[in-house]
Amino acid sequence: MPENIQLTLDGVSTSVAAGATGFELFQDKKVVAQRVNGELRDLAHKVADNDVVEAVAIDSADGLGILRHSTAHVLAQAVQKINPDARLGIGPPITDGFYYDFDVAEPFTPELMKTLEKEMDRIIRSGQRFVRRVVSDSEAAKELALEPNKLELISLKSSEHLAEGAAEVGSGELSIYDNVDPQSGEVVWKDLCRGPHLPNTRMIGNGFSLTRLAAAYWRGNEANKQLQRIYGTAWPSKEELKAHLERLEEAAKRDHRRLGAELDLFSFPEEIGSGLAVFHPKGGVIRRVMEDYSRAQHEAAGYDFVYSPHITKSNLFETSGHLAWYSEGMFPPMRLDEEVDADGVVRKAGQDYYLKPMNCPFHILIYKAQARSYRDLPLRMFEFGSVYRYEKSGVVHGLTRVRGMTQDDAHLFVTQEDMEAELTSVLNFVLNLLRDYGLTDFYLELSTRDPENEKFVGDDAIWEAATSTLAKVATDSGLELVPDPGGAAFYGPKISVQARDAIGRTWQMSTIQLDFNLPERFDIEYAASDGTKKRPVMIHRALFGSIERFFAVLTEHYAGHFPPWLAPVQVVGIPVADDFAPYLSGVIDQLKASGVRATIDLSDERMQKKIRNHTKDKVPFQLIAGGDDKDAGSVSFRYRDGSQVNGVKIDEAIKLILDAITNKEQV
RNA sequence: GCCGACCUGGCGCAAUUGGUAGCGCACCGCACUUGUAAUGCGGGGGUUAGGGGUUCAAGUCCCCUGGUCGGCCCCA
Repeated sequence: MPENIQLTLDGVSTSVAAGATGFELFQDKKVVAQRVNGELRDLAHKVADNDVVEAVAIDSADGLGILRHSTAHVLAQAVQKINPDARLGIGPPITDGFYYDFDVAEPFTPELMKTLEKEMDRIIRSGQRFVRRVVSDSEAAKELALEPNKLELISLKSSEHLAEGAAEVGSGELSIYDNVDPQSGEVVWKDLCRGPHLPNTRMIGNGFSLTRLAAAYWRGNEANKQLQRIYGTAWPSKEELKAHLERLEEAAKRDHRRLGAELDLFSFPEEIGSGLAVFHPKGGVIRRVMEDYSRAQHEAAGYDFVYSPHITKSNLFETSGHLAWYSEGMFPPMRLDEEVDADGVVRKAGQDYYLKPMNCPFHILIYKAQARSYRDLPLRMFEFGSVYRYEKSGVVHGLTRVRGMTQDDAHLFVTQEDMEAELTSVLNFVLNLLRDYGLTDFYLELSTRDPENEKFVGDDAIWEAATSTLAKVATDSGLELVPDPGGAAFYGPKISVQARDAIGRTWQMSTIQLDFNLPERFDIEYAASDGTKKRPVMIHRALFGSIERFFAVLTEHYAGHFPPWLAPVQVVGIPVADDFAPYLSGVIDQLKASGVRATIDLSDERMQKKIRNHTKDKVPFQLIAGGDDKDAGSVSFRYRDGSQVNGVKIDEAIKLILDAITNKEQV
């Protein structure tokens, strides 16, 4: 046996003693694991000749995952210490943290969280070692006889269907991690786990916190029992934990539900019902400006404006297939015109009317209103269409998940030959419009069909053509393209535009979706140049998704600091004293005459208080004028961030404001 | 829909072991007239989400309904 082996260690060829582990290879305390030939391993793992080994630091993406995974184990140990009857579910790391699921008789209480944190802290301080041990299926089954969920995972190990639980059993050999007390050498706890883990619990330190309690279905299936889930977060240091909590606070400040109330933009009166919003005057201004601009752009891009009612007889949604496929997402029908005699016998059958969950069938009927020729195509129908969806009570969420919403919905009818050109122009149209609203950081997702799955309708040739066209269009855009294989709807492939907001969160915005199903179901066609009848391709396209949702995204993106062109109040005048009100009113009147949403604050508050009020209202331009400005024929600007530009000549000030509005600048 | 928490004047919050509701902001009035984030004084406003129950007594305890929040499932 050779005394030394050759390694590639962090890219450098090195010779080390045979049987060396990561503990010998890495002196840096930040290294908590190693990547050996591409696989994450514990530091205790022995490297072999010719291995390629890299350090995994605790503050790397992999290192943070390991830290959080180990913290989840400590949580589970703490839970079982306090409640030995708690049975384990799964406990993986997630973005910024981890969770662990438990099967317990009584749900956890918020008070218990503090107790658990204390117990976790005790475990962490005791410096238990995480020791990996490979076991056979039968050994594991024997050792974990008291953990039925783990046994289920073991039995599923070889199955194709194991989505969740991969962190526990992985795909290869099974392993159990023993938590070993360093004083006594005793195994104090153990868990089925693929690993890797930190060398010991002490490395978790004090940068962890339990964050929330929730229920979760076992293996993510609604038909299964519900487990109690505890979420937590873990960071290499207390400071990083604090920074993380501050980021959450920043996100909470941007929450559109909070800003909607603070800025008096919209509300959800309980009297109306869950998920049904009303827009107040200030929110109404923003929404109207958003819509008006969208209309103007659509008009310039060759869209026709159409309108359709909110309700329809059931046969329309029978033809479209919505009632067969999505009826549980629709409001129940209204039965009209039914006549029943005294004995309850129906004398005259009624009609079921439904609130519409989608606009497309209506637009198809408009298409069908006349015989179409290839000369009519592409036909682009656009509507701000109000739709109603019966969202489950637990999922409604501010303006992002509602039961009544308005889609900026368009349906494009094109020949197959024109499909590529149309898709290219519609993608560019969508991206440019989103940029005008201030979102600039995008990536695309291409959802394609799973050839194995038979749910997809339409023949192979058109799927192939459409998918390659979408892929080409997406690639040509130069944006990052994320494939989503199997993610297509049954009726066609789609591109969705994902936008990153000011604090890096991504939102699914626009979708461009091909549909091979509805043209078939409604039997729409056009006369081709050779006189034959052909089926047009149909493209669904929503840009905002829904106006309500887009409104929410913009509110959070701007943190309520809407750029002047969208701001409900663009300019407020603040005279230093009443004597200067007439002078400043003259300026405000000029702005109003130019179409600017400007007011003057003539209340008898002190000017400092007025500045405070309008800063809190996030008015982009505060114009202040006193004796100095009056004498000089100028005004002074104060902006939302507290900065000021004093003594700006009136003409210049007006031009500056108008330019900012026209150019959609942020100030 | 499921699990848990919660719902007090427009908004944010208080109310000892159950003993018939307070504060700040906002609002209204009066005074003050001030150069870049809160002038002072006074006033009005709540059958504690709605309904039912326990109790001598319920904002506090129990049940039902509605709504909100955090998750799960879902999101055409």
